[in-house]
Amino acid sequence: MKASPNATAPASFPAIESTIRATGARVTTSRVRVYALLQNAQGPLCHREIEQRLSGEALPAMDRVTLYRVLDWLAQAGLAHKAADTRGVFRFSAATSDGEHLRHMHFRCTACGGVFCLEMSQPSLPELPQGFRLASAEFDIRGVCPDCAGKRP
Amino acid sequence: MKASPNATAPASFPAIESTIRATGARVTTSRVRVYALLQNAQGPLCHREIEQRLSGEALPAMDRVTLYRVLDWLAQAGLAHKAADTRGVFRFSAATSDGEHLRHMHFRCTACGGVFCLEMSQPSLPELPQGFRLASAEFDIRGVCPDCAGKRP
DNA sequence: GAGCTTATTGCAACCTTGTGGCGTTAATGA
DNA sequence: TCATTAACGCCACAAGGTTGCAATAAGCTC
Ligand SMILES: [Mn+2]
Ligand SMILES: [Mn+2]
Ligand SMILES: [Zn+2]
Ligand SMILES: [Zn+2]
Repeated sequence: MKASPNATAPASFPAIESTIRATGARVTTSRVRVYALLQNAQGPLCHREIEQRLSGEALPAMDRVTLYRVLDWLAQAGLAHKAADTRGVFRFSAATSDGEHLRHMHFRCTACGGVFCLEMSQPSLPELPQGFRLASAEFDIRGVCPDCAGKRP
Repeated sequence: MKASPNATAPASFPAIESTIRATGARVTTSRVRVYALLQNAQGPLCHREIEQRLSGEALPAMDRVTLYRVLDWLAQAGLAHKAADTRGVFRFSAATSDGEHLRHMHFRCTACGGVFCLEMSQPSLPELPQGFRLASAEFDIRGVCPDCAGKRP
């Protein structure tokens, strides 16, 4: 067992475009860039991290607000997952077609907010009381990641 | 099985005072009020909810910042749990001496951020990869609570 | 490919949650 | 009761996120 990089294949550019087009919405450069970036990421990224990586791309920087909107659009369209990290900051990850992220566990660092995929499948779902509508279940393990543990042992 | 009120007994005022005193820090009215409030709460509360409940208490309202500091102090002292809800807002709950909250599951509403204790014990902990330091594990079930489901079916 | 329509973008202002600094107050111990 | 200093109140500020609206550029029709 180990902390794994996303098992997702790098996903070609045309593939990304057609995935976006399939939702019925417009294929914009912002959407393509961000979705591609999430596909190639090791784990869920926050707005700031994405902004930084985009700024290293030499393409014209996209607006802060546009990035927020693109991310929320991806989530709402079902192409990305959105979830608050331990520090209360939202992180986004590409939603693989097979829903892989929903089936394994995650380690969430309480120091840096980082999320790490663990190659362990989740326990099965329990039944819920009347009136509750299940959306998803996540077994989150909290603690300090190797990186942060190294800085202040 | 049901969504339960906290199984914690209401905890007398002198008991609360002595618990705080036992930490070595000063017993202030702010700390006593907030800790007592958390003890009697049905589930984890956010800053805003706590502020509202305190304002209904006829005692002089405590400052916004003081409340933040009291809450963080309670968490740091081990008397409360602090965790971000689905909307990225921190919620606090009294840490029972037997660590009850750490052993059962929680339902987290993606609409209002509410947290509900479920009377189901958690699956056992897996082992972690090298370098990761475990702090706690939580099996979080996400979805929409009965209240929010009622508002927009 | 040019022109039309309207979904997206960029920008500015604003909101909410949470922090840091500092003088004042009040809990504790003598 | 008095002295010490941890906590508090108040102010300004930071970070993450949202709203409104005019300007831009996808997608469609021709
Ligand atoms: Mn994952
Ligand atoms: Mn925030
Ligand atoms: Zn970390
Ligand atoms: Zn709800």
